[in-house]
Amino acid sequence: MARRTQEERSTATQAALVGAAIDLLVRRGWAATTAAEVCQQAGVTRGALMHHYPNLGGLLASALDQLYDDMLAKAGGPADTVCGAIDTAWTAIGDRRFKAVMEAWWAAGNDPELARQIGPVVARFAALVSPRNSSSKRFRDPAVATFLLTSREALLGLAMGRATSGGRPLDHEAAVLTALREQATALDTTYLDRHGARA
Amino acid sequence: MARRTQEERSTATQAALVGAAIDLLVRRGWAATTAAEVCQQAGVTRGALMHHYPNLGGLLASALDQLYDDMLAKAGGPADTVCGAIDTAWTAIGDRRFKAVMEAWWAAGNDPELARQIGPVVARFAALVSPRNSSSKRFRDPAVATFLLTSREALLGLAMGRATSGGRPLDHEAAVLTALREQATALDTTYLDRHGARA
DNA sequence: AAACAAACATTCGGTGGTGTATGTAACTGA
DNA sequence: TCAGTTACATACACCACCGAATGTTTGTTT
Repeated sequence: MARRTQEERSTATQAALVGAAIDLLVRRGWAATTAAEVCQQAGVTRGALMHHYPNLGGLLASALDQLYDDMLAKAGGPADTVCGAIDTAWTAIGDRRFKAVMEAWWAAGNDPELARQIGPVVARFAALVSPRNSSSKRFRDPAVATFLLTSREALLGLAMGRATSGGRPLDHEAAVLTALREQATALDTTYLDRHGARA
Repeated sequence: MARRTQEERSTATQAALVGAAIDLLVRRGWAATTAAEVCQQAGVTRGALMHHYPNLGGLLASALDQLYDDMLAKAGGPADTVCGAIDTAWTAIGDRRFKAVMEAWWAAGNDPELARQIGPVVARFAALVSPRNSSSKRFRDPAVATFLLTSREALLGLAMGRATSGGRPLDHEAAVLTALREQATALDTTYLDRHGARA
């Protein structure tokens, strides 16, 4: 790469910084995600970071933002079945990179100032994971809505279990997931039985 | 208190330190629970801390240990119904001081050295919250066991929601809890229907 | 009451973190 | 080609935290 344009250089280092930040958040947690560590892993100096971002928090906010976009794209459109909603939520929550979100989430919960900086992107993740973003009629059924909320909490619990176990899934993770999906399919079926005529 | 015995002095400051540590973990999180902060809140100097404990980690481990004992006492014996197991778990997980445990849990997950120091007490909490500590026959039913594991994750999710919202319960917390208890009672009932003859 | 031990308090050096200059190399437009 | 801008790198000042060492008060023992 004898001669690169300025924009190429910029985007390259920014991508390196963002990637290193997410990776560090996932592997070593919030506290270990220091400016020096991120830059070392990205192969740049701290000067580069401060050039592209106002401060470390700015980089992290941007990194989480990009992660959000990526996950939103992978999640696809809003699901129209209960089971689909579970799968969609788990697509995001079960992703190993979701730990970065939880780290930020947790840190922001303890630091109001930080909450102001990364609060918006964290809120977007909360919405992504929430079952609200669906317009399907069957989600208005109170039983369905409550089940989805409960499931969401369970999925978050599983993700937390992974995070506190070095990223390895808990032993019962698969069992819990299949149980949730079974319940979800049951709800989908009974809904069709009751309202199928309309469709 | 003109003249206190040495033991009285010791236990008093240790209690003050332990109380301040838990309170800080709950209110401000792991990172903010620094030796200086704990001592200031406890009304002693850092010298006192270092006198009674090998280091800050030692104090925190001891504090979590005492918290565990207290919660174990409050939890009572192992429950013998599914609904009782839910209630027992929520007695611990729903306690606002449980955030201190989660802070430690989370921090230890990111720091192997810390995990060695506070790993044992964290493991004890994991056991307290797990449905394993019951000898009731009905808990061997696979469906019941899976339900309990799923519920545990959901309860942890709720606790995490609280922690990341400044301690305030989520809007749907009550709905989730009643839903879980309803399911639990249903399981208890069907179990009695099937095996009631034996009792 | 004197000698000792325990319970603190104070001070110190070192480390690791951040953001801020300030210097240098790479690109770009005229 | 050269003047100007952008993209970095280096060096610096500063602050928070920890653990160790040392000093001081308070209780205990004989």
